[in-house]
Amino acid sequence: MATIKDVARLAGVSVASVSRVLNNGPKVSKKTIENVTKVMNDLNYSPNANARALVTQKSTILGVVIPALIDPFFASLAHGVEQVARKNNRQLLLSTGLVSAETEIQAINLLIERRCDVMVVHSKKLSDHVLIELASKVPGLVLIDRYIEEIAQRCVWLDNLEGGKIAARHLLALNHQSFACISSKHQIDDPLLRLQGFQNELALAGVDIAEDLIEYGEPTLQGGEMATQKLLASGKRFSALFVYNDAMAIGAISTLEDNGYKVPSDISVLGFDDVLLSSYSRPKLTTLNYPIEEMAMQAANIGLELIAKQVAANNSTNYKYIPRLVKRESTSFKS
Amino acid sequence: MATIKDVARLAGVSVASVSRVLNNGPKVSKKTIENVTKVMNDLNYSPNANARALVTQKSTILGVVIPALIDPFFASLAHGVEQVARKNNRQLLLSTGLVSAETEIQAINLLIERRCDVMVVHSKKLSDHVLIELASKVPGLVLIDRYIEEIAQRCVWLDNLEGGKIAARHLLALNHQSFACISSKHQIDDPLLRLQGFQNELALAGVDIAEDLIEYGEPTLQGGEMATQKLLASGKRFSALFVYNDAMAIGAISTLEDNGYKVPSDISVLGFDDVLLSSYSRPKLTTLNYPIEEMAMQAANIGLELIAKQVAANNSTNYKYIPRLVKRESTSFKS
DNA sequence: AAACAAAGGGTAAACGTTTACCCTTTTTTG
DNA sequence: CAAAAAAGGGTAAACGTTTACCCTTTGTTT
Repeated sequence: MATIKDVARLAGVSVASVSRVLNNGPKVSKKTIENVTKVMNDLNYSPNANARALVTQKSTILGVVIPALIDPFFASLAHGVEQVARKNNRQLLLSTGLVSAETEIQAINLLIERRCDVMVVHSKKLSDHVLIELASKVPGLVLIDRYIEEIAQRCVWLDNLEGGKIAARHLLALNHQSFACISSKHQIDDPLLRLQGFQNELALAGVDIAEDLIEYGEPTLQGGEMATQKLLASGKRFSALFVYNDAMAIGAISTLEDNGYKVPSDISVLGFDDVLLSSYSRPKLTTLNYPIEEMAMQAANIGLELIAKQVAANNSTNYKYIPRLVKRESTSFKS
Repeated sequence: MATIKDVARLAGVSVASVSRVLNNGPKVSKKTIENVTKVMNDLNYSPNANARALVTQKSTILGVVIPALIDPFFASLAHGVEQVARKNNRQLLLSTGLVSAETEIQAINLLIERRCDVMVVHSKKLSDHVLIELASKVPGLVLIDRYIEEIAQRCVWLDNLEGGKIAARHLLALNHQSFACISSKHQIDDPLLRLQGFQNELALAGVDIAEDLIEYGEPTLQGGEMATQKLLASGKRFSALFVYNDAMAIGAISTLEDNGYKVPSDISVLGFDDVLLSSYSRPKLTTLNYPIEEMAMQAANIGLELIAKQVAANNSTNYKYIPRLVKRESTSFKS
């Protein structure tokens, strides 16, 4: 593969001049530009990005650390970052396969080895302490879906607690009085907070949820179906169901209807996330919008800013997002 | 950031030894390994991947060129490649934003600048000629969802024509006699071939489709809804509907039910792709499975093999995939 | 005990760029 | 027209690695 030296030789100039042409640098005449450009085309020259990165000590990549692309939620996240990357002439380098603290740190380390200076990281397993340390090393590291007080200016997150409250208020406003809940059995904060917010707000209205009307399952369609079966098996009645995410909510609706309940006339179902799925279901799902793509774009932009002005983001800006209720067809007034 | 020289100095050895430790090379004693490893940890040393790539002339990245991650179909594709990448200690470098021949070639060129030697490319706009040329330059380039005879050993593709035929056979077997079709208005081969296969197979059974029972729309939920409205507006009756993809099919079902038709008892609806959505819809969608993730893995593996054994894949292996009918609930016997 | 092999490790070139510094030629200025 | 400035371009060091080649020390063989 042709190098800058080959181009220089054939064009009869020094490598410095070729480099200048390549970078639209100063000190190069129109004639030289034309000449060199022609030779570049003839040789099919392609500058070596690795060599460039080495000497300039700059990166043209933007890192993303997520569990896996197959989950539409994370695909949206990556898509958000990708848009910002493209706008800034950077390329997406993806590190995935997060299953443990170990794999999470590995994923980040791979980006560091590439000298990637900006990265959007979704980490659930790494400790606050490790992430703070990492953040001090990588100036453009931004956390998404996580809040750590010490590095608050570098956290873009959703207020899950408030999400639960919004859900409760919506259902209460629809005159519901008996509630059930399906949560995720995964050991992360999100489901806990959503549930807690929901219960807190209900408590304010003097309502509480029976022990056996809270079920846990895998955060998937099947998980939702199974949890709903357990809920029905309890024999207890409820007119409103708040579910951890949309996939589970759709599973719940499916099981409810299979058991003769109409949604929303018999039972209202409220999801969370507002992924693509939710507007495809029948009835269309009422849910809480998690603006992950927008958040991801914000996170990427913060990372870019952080490295632009060497200074750490000083302002006490808060990158907290509040989920927004999206009313569709799966909830209705309790008759 | 600490370099190999810093490590060498502090460990009291040469950079060569450090490099050997780093690469589990030969000619290094147990004692040196321990010593150097300790210093590496102390300094928080991270080898520079760019420098490594430069000197070894090897890449540890695997490129993917797709339109955008937001489409679950392409997210699945990327996910397939990613799994292979991880298994081979490579990282995914994503090039997206394909809207024209120009952006497609740009995306590929960015990967080439990184000296990425293996890439899975989804290109619909670039000409055969350009892609053949590119393939000759990048030994590990593999095309996905496209077939070009001259580089057949480097094309992993789905037989859309056969897909259309399978669709027709299924519906005929269910005793249907009057058909409608919704296709995509996008100017690529896939919709044309699917439709053609469908019509060809119907023709064999002596059936053909009325002109105004073939509609075109955007390949989205809304596109499917609108196309269905036009179909109904024709006033012509049909008992089976073959739709370009699952998103449109779900839109179609939605519109049909809104107009008082039951799916599948009044009208059977058959989708294509078998994306996640299809099992979430009510009724669950009968569709043709497009094993894109598996295909992507295959493509990535082929790319890896191509560069492993310098020799071009000689065998006349054919990487053609046939979609598989997935019977769910949206099609049934015509009563 | 001499000869040799094996093991461990160092030196320096090479990978393909960018850029600070220097030099020459041309143009501008008074 | 001399002096100064501007424009154009070249030289070589530097970025952080890997690795071929060489050297020394130690152990093994006869």
